[in-house]
Amino acid sequence: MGSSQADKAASHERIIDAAAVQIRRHGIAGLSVAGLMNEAGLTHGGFYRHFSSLDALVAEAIEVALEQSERQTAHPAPGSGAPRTMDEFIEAYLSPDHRDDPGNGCAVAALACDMSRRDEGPKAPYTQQVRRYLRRLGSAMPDRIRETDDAAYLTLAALVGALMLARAVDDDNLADELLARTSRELRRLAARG
Amino acid sequence: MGSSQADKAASHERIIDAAAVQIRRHGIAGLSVAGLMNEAGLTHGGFYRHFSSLDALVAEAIEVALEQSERQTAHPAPGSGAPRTMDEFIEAYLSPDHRDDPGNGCAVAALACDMSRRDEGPKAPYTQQVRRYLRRLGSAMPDRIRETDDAAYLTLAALVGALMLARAVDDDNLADELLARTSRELRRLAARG
DNA sequence: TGTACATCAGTGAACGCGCGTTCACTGATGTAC
DNA sequence: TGTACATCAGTGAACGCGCGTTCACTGATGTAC
Repeated sequence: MGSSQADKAASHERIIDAAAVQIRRHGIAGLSVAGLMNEAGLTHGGFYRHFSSLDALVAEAIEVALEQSERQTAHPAPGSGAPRTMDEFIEAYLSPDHRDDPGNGCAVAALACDMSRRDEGPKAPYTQQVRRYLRRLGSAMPDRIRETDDAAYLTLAALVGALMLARAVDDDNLADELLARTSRELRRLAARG
Repeated sequence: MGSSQADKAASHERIIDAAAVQIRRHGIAGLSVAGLMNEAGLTHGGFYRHFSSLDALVAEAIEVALEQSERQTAHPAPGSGAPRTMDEFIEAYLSPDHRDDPGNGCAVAALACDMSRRDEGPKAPYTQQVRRYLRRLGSAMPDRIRETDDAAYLTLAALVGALMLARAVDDDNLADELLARTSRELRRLAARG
């Protein structure tokens, strides 16, 4: 059973993409060689033709997950060429859809606890992404509350916190309220209402 | 090597206390039978005189950790008999000390991601604790912004999010800023400044 | 263009380690008399 | 109060499973001639 170079590249991408989703869905500890290869339609033995170890894949998967969530949240809303407004961004971030699909969502929220328990290595790209969020939120704030960027810090903290709590909680109503009320209050704040 | 009933009770407490700290420090996956027994000054074999399985201990440890963080945050500040003010609570929650000692800190923040990835069982006491926080924050808000409790939801989300981000991030300066700026902005909000 | 050969992606069995769990055993505790 | 005995907390070896990793093998790919 031979494979072309193109096949290998495609396999490689399937493995990493699966890992970038799974790591957000089930955490670093949720990745397994057999599981990922299975999702990529392969058997476990071939894994080491692509990565030197599971840890090496984890490091790559973290970076890919961060890049994906950057791309999803930073750039113009799909369809329209217009950049997202602050309100659109907040509403999308704190939507039930985002809560229910961590695998394709913000990696800063999904990986926060893994990062806090992890050694230094993968923390660097994570930190960079936090900075990017802060910069973006800061520059989207109306001028009159941008004197200090405190509002951007509060907004990021509340976005991440509300999303994580909504995912952690047992009760669907409470989860909905955590999202909706935090969203409303943040938008009110951004509008200085 | 025999042991009295009092010895057993003391051992039991040491095991659970160690677990309640470790689970906040290293997550559910960070608990191991051998590690906990070692911390309690015992050997691994005796574990099953105290708990039917590691999972059973995990469930208990989650509840104990939640109770401990409730006791630490809810009640009067140590020393003084006076109940904490909103500002004191926010400052203590977003202090570098709290960030650097998750093992003895808020379990709602420390366990958020473990909960979101966990089956239903331990989510109930967690959810209950989230509700307690919301109720407490809501009733501590000045009357004029308590019309809706949205501010309480925003505050809890920002507290949890800022703490988790500060722990996850690589850079000490950024971590400090996440805490300080979120804290300042939340207190400003509570004072309706 | 065709042929021989080296490469290497992918397979699946096997290895080895960590860890949860079990078990036979020990000896102080605490109870029955 | 003293003695005999059952209990059971704690010990440490052993078991078994899951999982990361290795390895011999296969056969299509792609290159050399």
